[in-house]
Amino acid sequence: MSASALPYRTHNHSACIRQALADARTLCRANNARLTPTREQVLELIWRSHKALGAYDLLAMLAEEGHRAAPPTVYRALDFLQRQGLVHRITSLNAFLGCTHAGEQHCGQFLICRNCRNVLELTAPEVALAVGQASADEAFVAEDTVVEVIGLCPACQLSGNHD
Amino acid sequence: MSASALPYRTHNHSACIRQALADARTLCRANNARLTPTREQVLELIWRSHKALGAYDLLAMLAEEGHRAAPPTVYRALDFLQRQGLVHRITSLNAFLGCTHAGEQHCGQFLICRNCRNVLELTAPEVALAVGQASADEAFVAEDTVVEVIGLCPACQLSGNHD
DNA sequence: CGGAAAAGGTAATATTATAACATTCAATGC
DNA sequence: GCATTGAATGTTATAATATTACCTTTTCCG
Repeated sequence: MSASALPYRTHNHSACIRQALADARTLCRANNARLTPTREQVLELIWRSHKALGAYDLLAMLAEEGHRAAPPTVYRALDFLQRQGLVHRITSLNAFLGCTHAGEQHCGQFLICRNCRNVLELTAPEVALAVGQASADEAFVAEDTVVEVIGLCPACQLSGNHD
Repeated sequence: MSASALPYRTHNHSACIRQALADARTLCRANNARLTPTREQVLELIWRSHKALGAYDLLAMLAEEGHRAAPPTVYRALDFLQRQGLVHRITSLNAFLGCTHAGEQHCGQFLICRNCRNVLELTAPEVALAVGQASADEAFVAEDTVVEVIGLCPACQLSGNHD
């Protein structure tokens, strides 16, 4: 069996979705936050894949499900989900991704495949440490850190249909 | 004398600008790239400060100088300057910054002050290494890395007019 | 129940970026 | 010199992303 991270290999993805939604419900209950139908629906759509989706992609998916929403609806749901730590914004893509470490205190790093668009979230302590140290060396107080790596995932290195 | 990096303390900024333009001319000549008046003007505007400027900010500054340009003019100049390694795009701000390491092969990290908006570019090898290692651990081939830290610069930690 | 706060609906618009096509400029060979 | 050609720029329109403002509905809680 391959040691690849989930997004990079075929797997029972409906389990990912179920797990993510279950975690979200638990987390929101614990935080007294309301995971309303709209918010849950947006989260479910985000979890349909391991790719980052744009707000307007989500809007279109909502429309397909019969939920005719306007942009603020989606952005508000995304704001909520981000505040709860259930979703990350991938700034270099203007897109959103389900968080794989919901509830844990973390500041993720993202490996973005430019071919298949799948995104893997890491929480490598060495990276956080190195960034923290470099900031401290400049007497800079870091509050939030964006680390996004663009490249090719293991699967796409082999498959060859890219460059 | 403070050991702070340039953007964080008062300094003879016109020297920064002169240096940046001189470097740009040298670099473009070496690369057989044409630093046209428009491109040079955009670069000069970017170097008016150590803050990252949006494309439409630059457009407005061009207009003030009597150069009535449309968006593509600015974006094309910025594309050129980025290709020459003279300008960086700060993805979390949708804005552009003069490169302080023009000509050197590098992948910068950026410390963005959320109060004064000044941006310091670092090229900390430990950060690059840590990110490279974390990527390699996932068999991911990194091609480009975005590292942007939002926080408070040394000056703004003291001045108190923020939060 | 009733008031307050939170969430969602709706319309308009702001901000950032690009597409498509016409025109001008500048380097090169003849 | 001058025609050719590719690069650069101008121009118009529009795409893609995100927010503001205001109003209605729902939920919470006393």
